[in-house]
Amino acid sequence: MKLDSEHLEILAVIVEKGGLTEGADVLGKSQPSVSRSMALLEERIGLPLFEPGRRPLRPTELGASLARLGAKIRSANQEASLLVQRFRQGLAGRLRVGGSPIFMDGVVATMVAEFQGRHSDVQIDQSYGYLDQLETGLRNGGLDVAILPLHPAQVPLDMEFTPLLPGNNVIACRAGHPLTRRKAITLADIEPYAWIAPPANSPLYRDLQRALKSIGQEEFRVNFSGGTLASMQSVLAGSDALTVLPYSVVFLSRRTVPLEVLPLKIDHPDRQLGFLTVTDRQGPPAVRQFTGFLAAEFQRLQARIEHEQKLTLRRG
Amino acid sequence: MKLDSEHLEILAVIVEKGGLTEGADVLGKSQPSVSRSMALLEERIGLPLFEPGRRPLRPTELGASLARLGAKIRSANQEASLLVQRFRQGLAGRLRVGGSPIFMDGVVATMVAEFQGRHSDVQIDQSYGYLDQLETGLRNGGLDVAILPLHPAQVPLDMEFTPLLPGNNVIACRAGHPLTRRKAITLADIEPYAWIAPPANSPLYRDLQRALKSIGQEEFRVNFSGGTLASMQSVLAGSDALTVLPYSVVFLSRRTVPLEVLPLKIDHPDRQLGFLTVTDRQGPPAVRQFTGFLAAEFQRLQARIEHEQKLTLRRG
DNA sequence: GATATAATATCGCATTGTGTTATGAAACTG
DNA sequence: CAGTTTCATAACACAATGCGATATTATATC
Repeated sequence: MKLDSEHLEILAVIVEKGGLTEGADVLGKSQPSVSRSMALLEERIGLPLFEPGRRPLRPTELGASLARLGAKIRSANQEASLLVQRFRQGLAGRLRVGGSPIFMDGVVATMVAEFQGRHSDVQIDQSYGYLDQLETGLRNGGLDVAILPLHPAQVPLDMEFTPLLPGNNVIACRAGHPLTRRKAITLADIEPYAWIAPPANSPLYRDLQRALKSIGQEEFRVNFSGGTLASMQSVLAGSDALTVLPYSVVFLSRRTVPLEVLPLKIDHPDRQLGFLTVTDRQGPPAVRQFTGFLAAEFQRLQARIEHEQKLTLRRG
Repeated sequence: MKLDSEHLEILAVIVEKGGLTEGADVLGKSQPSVSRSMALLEERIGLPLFEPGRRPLRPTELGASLARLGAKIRSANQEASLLVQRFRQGLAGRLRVGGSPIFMDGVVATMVAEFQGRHSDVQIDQSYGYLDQLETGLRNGGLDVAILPLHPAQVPLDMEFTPLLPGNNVIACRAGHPLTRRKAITLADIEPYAWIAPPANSPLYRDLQRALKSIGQEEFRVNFSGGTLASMQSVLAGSDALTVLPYSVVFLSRRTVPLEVLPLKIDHPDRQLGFLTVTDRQGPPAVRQFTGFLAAEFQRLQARIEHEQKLTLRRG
């Protein structure tokens, strides 16, 4: 025999509040309504839930025991309501975020901690990929947001792209690298040094090729490739090798890894770092929270970058 | 916003069983019914509970979380059903039993342990009193059963009395008492010994008076009175004093206290030990269990007593 | 990629449960 | 023994739930 959970919850409130009338008030129902609910429950159980002929209704032993279970049910139900609320506001749930590896590791990941500090119940599943994979991921629902550098013309028709930062690349080396002591750097200066290359199929690798071509260096020697940002940083810091990285990545990396940017103008790819979502699919509400958060955070980052650049210019 | 606990329970089953159809089976409902319930829940929440366009229905993150809470609710509900069942069968609950002190301590209490071994969830509240108090206790609902020696004419009109044992009293003393060595005992033999008296307002005290009067001894010396059975037993075992007790009490006490019965015929009060309940009020179902148990247990006790008496006669 | 199959959604209709207000009965209070 | 409080009942509207029949749509199979 299945009891009605609603009835048990009502019973719990009545017992807790010490009376049917007050219980009805707390429940936001009319007194006759809860009275009838209890009558129904009693009828089904076939045993009295309340001592007969007591005016502030007092539960029998059975009534009190069932009330305890009703309270359990009630608290679970309330927890469910809260969960839904937080979900609605994007304060709970799971978020599947994909993006280009270097950028995710170097910039986005540093912001995730902060985001989770504010929205502790949002679980973030991070994955890596380039445009093609991210696009299909978004389409088949395997991803909620993609974060990557993109040219306006590359944005698929069914998707929306929100730029966050210019995709400026720079040539980076370890702090204290011989080249950093020079005021101006020529092609001949950098020619002897080996390069750390991002994965060969990554846009960043093509950026590297293009950048070097733009300053006239068609050939370059690669002494490390295929690693994630963490590896690149280690090799970079421990050798005199050079690499190409988004400026934002270098900027944030410097908090933990001693890197410097070579004062050498290279071609910037005409791309913006930003996030990509499917138009007309809002996904879990946490997406809005997260993208909103990212937008604000990147604005702060850009401001910090510009501030620093001003200082550098003044000094330089 | 209050969610429907029933909906959450359904959700839990669907998620657990991995599909709506199977879930409906387990719940004993039709597939359309649970489908609509889920549609309603989703509509109220305003967020998808299941991944869209997946045929064996798969829950979203929110759906899975809510299902966990639904499972909680479901288990509490099932526990409630079980509780009701056990209550119905008298296997759970609380029982308020009152009775005359000596008899409760000496006989009934030894049976309570056994009863609780079989019906572990029945809590027994024992209290002491004589006819008047027990009667009012039964009437105002403070007691479920009373156990006491009663004359048929004393049974109140609105109550029912079920006899369990004849209320035979005997004169008891410690084992090894000087009187036990005699074959026949006369009034003169017992005259020197002091008496342990039950509380002055107890029927047993009046029995003592009557018994001694019946064998011709109008006066008697009391050296201990007012104690419960435990005290009486201690004094009895540690001295040469005598007392009057129901035979059943002496019989059971001998398992732990070395007592003997003096072979002296005394007047038996015309009373039966038994239990008293209010007619037309069945009280908690555990009452039936308990009274039924007592009846069986007393039958066994009586058989043991009769067996012993046969042995004694044969030996004597 | 057409087709078969299984899983889910929707429809129409009867039944049950829930909510309300109005009102009666019973128990507590002073 | 009033007056008050507390609960039960009646009558009605409406929402939810039950069902079978049937349409729709992923997935599996060839």
